Amino acid sequence: MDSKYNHLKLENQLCFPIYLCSKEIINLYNPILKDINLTYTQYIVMMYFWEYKKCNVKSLSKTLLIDSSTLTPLLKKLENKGFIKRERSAMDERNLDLTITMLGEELKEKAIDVPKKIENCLNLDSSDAKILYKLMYKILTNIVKEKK
Amino acid sequence: MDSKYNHLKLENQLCFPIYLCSKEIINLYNPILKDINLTYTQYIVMMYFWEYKKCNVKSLSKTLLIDSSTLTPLLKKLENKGFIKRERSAMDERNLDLTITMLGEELKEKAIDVPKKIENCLNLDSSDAKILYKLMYKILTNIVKEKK
DNA sequence: TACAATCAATTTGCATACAAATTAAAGGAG
DNA sequence: CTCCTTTAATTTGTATGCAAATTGATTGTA
Repeated sequence: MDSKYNHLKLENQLCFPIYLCSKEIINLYNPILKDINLTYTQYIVMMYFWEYKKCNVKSLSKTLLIDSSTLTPLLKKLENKGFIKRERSAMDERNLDLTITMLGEELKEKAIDVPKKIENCLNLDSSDAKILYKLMYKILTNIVKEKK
Repeated sequence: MDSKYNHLKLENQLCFPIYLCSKEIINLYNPILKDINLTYTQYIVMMYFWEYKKCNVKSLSKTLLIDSSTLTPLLKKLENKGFIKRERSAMDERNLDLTITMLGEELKEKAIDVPKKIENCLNLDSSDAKILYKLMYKILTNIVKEKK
């Protein structure tokens, strides 16, 4: 049966399974990350610091596409856990200098098995993974372009 | 440069862009849905009601993969807006019978252009969309299987 | 140099999202 | 019939996530 409401059927939604996948994947991560005292979003932020060592709220927000009003409390939590340092920039006191600490660096070692554990749960072969990776960035590029 | 930390680099993450896509897509939906007084999650739930008319919290939670403790307050909001009715089942008072109202049915008409608007923003050709759809359900199937 | 405009970060308010505990009802073994 | 277990929904507590307003610092301009 074809009706004008077909586009509103759950089984015809593309975004719904993307939304579900995202949630379910985060639900896979969280118990694993709990062992190293991180949530999923905190893990993403720490991956940034493991790679680049330092930044400020503005640039972090731009790179990770996480709103600064989400980052502010999250960064305070990471500071409380001792993984990063937060201090006002001397150059421009509007900016907040963020730096990884020794403890934060050490955490990287504990996180080393996380990606493999998740990979096992997703159970995608490498060709599917590659296709999916490209499609996700294609969508992201389209959306971010629209925003401007 | 190949190191044991390569798997922890942001650019090598597959789940991160999925998480970003999900968020950015919801950010596309919300301003559009605001016109018909819904949030994205409420829209998903209403799509269920538009198709199936009635259910209870348990079955809704199982079908949509949304936790019942998320649904309880959300369903109360939909009831306050007049889109659904909530009442204890006479057969088994543990269950809550959920039914769509006339106003809820009428909302379907107002939602009819939503899918097209989103489609335009995603800007995926139909072959990419089909591939992505299948990949999402493949992952979901894998994850849900693991949970048992 | 005053001062309006801009900017970075934060705060506020609201809506998920989920684990864990709780409540109330139904089911089942003795 | 009684008590123990299970079940459905709710509540509680914590963590995002984002729009909108606010704060404090800097910049541009008359």
